Amino acid sequence: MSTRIAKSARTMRKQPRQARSRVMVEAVVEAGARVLSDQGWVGFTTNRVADVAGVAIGSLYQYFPDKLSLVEAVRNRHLADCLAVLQRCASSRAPVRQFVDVLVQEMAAAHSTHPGLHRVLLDEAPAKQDYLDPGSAYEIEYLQHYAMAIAACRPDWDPAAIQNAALLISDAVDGVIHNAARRAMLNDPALMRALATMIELYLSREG
Amino acid sequence: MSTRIAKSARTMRKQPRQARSRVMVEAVVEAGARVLSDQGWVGFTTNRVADVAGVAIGSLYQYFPDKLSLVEAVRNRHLADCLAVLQRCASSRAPVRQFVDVLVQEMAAAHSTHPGLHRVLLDEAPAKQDYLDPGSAYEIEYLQHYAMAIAACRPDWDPAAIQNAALLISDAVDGVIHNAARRAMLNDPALMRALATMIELYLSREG
Amino acid sequence: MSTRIAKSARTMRKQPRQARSRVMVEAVVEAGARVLSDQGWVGFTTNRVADVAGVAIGSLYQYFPDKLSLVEAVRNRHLADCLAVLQRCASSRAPVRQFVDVLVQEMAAAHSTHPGLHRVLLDEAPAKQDYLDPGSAYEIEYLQHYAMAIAACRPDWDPAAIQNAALLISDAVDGVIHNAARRAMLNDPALMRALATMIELYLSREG
Amino acid sequence: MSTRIAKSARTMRKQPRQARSRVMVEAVVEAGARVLSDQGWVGFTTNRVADVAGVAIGSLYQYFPDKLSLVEAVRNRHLADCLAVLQRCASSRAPVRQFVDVLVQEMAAAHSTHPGLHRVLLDEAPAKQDYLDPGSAYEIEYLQHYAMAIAACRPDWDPAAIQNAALLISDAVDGVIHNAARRAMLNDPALMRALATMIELYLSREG
DNA sequence: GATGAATGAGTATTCATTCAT
DNA sequence: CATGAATGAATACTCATTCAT
Repeated sequence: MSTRIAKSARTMRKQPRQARSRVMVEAVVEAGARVLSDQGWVGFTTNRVADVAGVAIGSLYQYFPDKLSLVEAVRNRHLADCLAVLQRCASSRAPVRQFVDVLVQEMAAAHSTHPGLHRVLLDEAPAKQDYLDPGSAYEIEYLQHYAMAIAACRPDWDPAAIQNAALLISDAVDGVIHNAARRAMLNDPALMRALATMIELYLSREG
Repeated sequence: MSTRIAKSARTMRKQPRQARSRVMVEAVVEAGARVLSDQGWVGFTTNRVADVAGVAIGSLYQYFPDKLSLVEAVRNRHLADCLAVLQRCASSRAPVRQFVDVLVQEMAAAHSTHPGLHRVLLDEAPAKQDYLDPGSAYEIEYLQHYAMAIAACRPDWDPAAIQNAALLISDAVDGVIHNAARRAMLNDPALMRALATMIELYLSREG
Repeated sequence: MSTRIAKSARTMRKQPRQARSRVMVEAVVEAGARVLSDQGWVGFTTNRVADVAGVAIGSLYQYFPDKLSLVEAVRNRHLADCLAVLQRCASSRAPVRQFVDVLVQEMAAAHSTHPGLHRVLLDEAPAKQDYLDPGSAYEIEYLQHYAMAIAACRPDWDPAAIQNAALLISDAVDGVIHNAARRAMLNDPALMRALATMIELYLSREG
Repeated sequence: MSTRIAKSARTMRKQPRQARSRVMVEAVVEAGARVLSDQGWVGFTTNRVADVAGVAIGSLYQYFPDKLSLVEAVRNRHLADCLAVLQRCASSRAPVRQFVDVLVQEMAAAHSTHPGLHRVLLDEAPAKQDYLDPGSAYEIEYLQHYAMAIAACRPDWDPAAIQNAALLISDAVDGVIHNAARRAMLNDPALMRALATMIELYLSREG
């Protein structure tokens, strides 16, 4: 909660008070996600986002001090979605097979509204000081949740192995899902099945 | 061959005949790869590439009609490198374990001179009409080679399974390697080992 | 008087009738003076003035039809202050030396609350049609008072000489004082003394 | 000489090599001076300057990295003009009367091509870190030359008195001349005469 | 052929002003 | 009446591309 507010403080010029403005901010963030996903970072111009959101450019800048804080808002929203998926997986205390099935299916779902978004956020969207820093807040939190989810179904592994697996699996899932998104194959059951199998095999192996 | 020529026709304004010109074109493509890898698509300006290559901007445009055809040239060169790796793997007629080890290791190596290049080419470099096209010449050829390499070590699988595995493995390897590049972890033996293990498990499974 | 009303008509959207309104208008004008003095014409934005005054931007526009009429109001207030100084000097029927001492000292004082204001009003605040007009109401009144003050201590000079001296002295005083303000030297006694001496010498000379 | 180059290095993106470009840079600086003088800092937009200079906006930015360095160039040119006047006055080893006559006349002349320029440069043009700093390079050099010129005709004064007089006279002359420029009275002989007289009286006085 | 000066459409951002609440 | 959200024209600056030398 307090985190939420702190983040907003750095991100937003002012809090939208009236209902009208809250709707507007929501529309802008949604438009931002769509544009980012569809056109990539190059096509992500503030004027285009405002256009797509159906608001004037000035209105956008009344809530977001600059382009980057708009991206930050989109990022935060997307991060929340992903973490929710991971939390559902982790809490299910299910055997590996079931855990992986849920993971793959829900991740695919979470990426199907804005297929390119995750990738753009990770790869293209700049880059402040921490481009080479594996510890950007975004990634740290993401990986932590992955680790927790893995720990839930392999409580016998030691922490290093879990960290390693978190890295491996999150990147593999990301790679497959984002390329599937690029190829409009997110709904291909064979591919998703294969992905689940691969991960399951890895998580089920004898250390 | 014929493909090569056809591409060139679309790509290059004129064939460099003299040695001097060939050297210049080579320098420009190399500079393009470096800039693309180091600065991403946003930093990839024709003037900067010309600067890095040490040629005049006018000279660049003598051989490349526009920015996109320069990218195409870089892409083709990188593609050739990757295909070479796959060919070496495929021809080795080795058991799965060895095949996978070579694949991971050489892929990591192929990405370490220009760590960001592959990703930028695939994700950022525009997109035009074929963004959702799973059949861009680039990818088709890439996947075909993957499929051939897999077929070499699992001759018992049927073509559909092989296609599927090609997709899965190429995307997973890409995902892990490009994120490793982003995190400067291409040399982390544990991660590379884990990647190899995961793929090996998948390719070794009973269909 | 009639001048006053005519100006107001051009300047204010409506007369503030209630006490609350008059307070608000006063606050806005004061804030305008401060912002103008501190940030110059470039920093003089209506939203900032409203902020500093602690009123809503909409309220500001209830009394001032546009930015320029707000400036006009600030100008009028500052003019009144300056004229008061001159009137005190003129009425003192003192010998030259004393007249000049009072003039320099009080002018310096009048400029020390908002050191940059006078300059900004004269030089930066726009300009429109009367930029080259030596007869803007503001200046005419200013110079008239200067002339009257000079006439009071040199009744022997003819009107042309007095007009000339008014121009010379007002501009010289302005120049020295506003540059002193810029250099935070308004309190430098040596400089103020020198200024007084120079003017005294001029006013004491044999025509 | 080396100063010239050092300044240019901080100011200009690249040195104009070909004749064509030297002409262009010259035109831009001249246009900058005109716009600054005529429209003040608010009207000084890079696009307008480019327009007035008759060049494309992009061309302007090929030589000046930003707006401020263009101002710097204009400033340097104007400074050189003023210093030239002062140097002529200082070297003339003439009695006070003649020195002052030359000073006033030449200063008026130097300000008549771009009447508002000097004021805008001093008062409006920003202001980097040194707005309240009486020691901006520009002003220091300006005042030094004034002091030297005064020292030439009053070798009997002590340094402090000369510094003081330099401040007083430069500001008074500036004030009168820039207001005269504003009123299109730079050619009024009575006013210029009066200014000369006032300064002469001050410089001729018994310390 | 090679060069690099010139071009201008396009991008992020501000700010005077209006008007629905 | 007071409020402050919304507007969009205007501004500084970039970069792909051309063409005179």
